[in-house]
Amino acid sequence: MAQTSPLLPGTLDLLILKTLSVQSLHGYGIAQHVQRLSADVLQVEEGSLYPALQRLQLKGWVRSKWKQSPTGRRARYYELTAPGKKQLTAELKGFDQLIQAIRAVLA
Amino acid sequence: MAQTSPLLPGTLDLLILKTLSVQSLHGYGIAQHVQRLSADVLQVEEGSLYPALQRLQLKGWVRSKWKQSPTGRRARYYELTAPGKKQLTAELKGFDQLIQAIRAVLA
DNA sequence: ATCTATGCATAGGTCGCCTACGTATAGCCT
DNA sequence: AGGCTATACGTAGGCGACCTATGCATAGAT
Repeated sequence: MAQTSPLLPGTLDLLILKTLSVQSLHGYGIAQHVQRLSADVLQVEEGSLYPALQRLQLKGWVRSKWKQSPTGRRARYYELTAPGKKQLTAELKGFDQLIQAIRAVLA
Repeated sequence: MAQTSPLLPGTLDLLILKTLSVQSLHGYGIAQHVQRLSADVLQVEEGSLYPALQRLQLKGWVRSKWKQSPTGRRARYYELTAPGKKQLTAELKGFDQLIQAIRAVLA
């Protein structure tokens, strides 16, 4: 039912890392955050999100622990690690470079 | 040996259609055009390009015919069809919307 | 003769994303 | 009491885009 669009492939990690750089959040909250900031254009599917979080954790860019969410339910909160912050910076730079290159072709 | 980067996934069709909207070209020429306009940032791999061209042709967005290239070799020249032009317009719009949404999250 | 650039194409693999499920709890409405 | 919705995590299976590697073929340069 969502009027939202699929992601631009290859940007999910970036969106997650950026979101976590602002605040530690649980998965569901990350999805909502991205959707809200993008004015409902971007939809982070759960089947994409949770595997992505596991990949990021395996790479050491985020770490997680169980906590109480404000609503009283248990939730796994993720936070950026130091390598994760470096990774975010690098990916941001690479993304800008790619977008600029694509724009140069489309102009 | 290329210092070039992989594509941002999901943008290859767009880059091809845009290139063909400027001029009819053969596959190899499309790859060169994209690479040149992007200042060598974007690299269109042949193993991605030719299947993509076949997909685009199947969808009716481009059509092709064998011709002589300026260098005297045979080459399959592609040109945009009318539906292809519409598709390009639609994809351009969708791409801009996605980029804007992503930027809103990354800002 | 050999190498490089031009040019097309396929086979096979990887990987990211999505659809569809399944589980579970809190809160609200009837 | 029962059912619905929102919150919250997670997996299984599939699809499709992209890449690597390979093969073929010719023109021009060295």
